[in-house]
Amino acid sequence: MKKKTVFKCPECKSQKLKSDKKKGETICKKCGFVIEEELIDFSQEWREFSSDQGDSARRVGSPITFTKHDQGLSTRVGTAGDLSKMNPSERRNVFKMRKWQTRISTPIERNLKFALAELKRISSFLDISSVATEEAGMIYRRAAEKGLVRGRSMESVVAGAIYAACRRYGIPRTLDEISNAFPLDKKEIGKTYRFICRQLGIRILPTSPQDYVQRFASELNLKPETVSKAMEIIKKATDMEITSGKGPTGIAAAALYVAALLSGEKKTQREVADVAGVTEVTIRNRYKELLEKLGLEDEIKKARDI
DNA sequence: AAGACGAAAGTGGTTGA
DNA sequence: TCAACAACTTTCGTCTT
Repeated sequence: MKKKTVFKCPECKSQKLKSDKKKGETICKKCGFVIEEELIDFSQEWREFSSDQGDSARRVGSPITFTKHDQGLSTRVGTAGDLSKMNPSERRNVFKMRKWQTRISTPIERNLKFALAELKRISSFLDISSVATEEAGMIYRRAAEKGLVRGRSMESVVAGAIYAACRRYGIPRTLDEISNAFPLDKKEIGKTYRFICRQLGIRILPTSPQDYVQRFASELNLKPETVSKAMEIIKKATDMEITSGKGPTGIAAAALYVAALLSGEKKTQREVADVAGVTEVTIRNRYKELLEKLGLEDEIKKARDI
């Protein structure tokens, strides 16, 4: 899945761009806006089909990355060159190293190649930043090395790794959204996610509702004031410890709903529920709690009268 | 007629014995 | 390993605007 990219400045829409290969930047000639584009194409040229072809297809050096099966470093113990100048014991060492190298690069690595390609595809589909993708790649690698992929589908582990990476970086992606990108259901992903987290000892911080507010709000076309209002509500609610144990998306949704009411930007529970991926009932429950515990009833009434 | 509200029953996951 | 439990969902009927 390769997106066709039309290079255009997001600031001034000018198509006159200047790319600086050394710096790895693309700059708009008109307004100077720095457009980050993938100037280095990781996907094609560095691919190896067999160890023989590898040497001819490979170029010098792509940056180190966990999203390639060999982390982007394709160093080989060489065959040509100064071997004859070595003394026998050195030479034996070189042979030993070569042997090990081919051994290492067969079983797990092959799986990694496919998995990481898949991972990148999904990441770009979900608009996940490259740091998080790297993280996901690393998680997958560790999982694969521990043999955790055995017995479950590769996709589910990839999905789990992505989800875990997102959680770690506080990038709000719900399980729903990730499962949409895969031919897998939510349950499956959740299960493998928990499994690999436990096995790898990854500390999972519960996501905070704030992480979701921004994104839900933009899907609902809410004003910035409403968003900050929602943030405020969540903060108060968190301080009063009425949010613990509750699903963060539900809280985010309810806070947005309340904030929308207060600022006269009325949204229906249905609308909010849909973008947040929860039901109206959940919103109602959280909403009720928020009103009670934060004493917002009066404010709501006031807003209604206007 | 649409949206808000609430009750009741069901689901999947966590926890503690 | 199993049962109790909390959060959340689904469904459906009623009230409000």
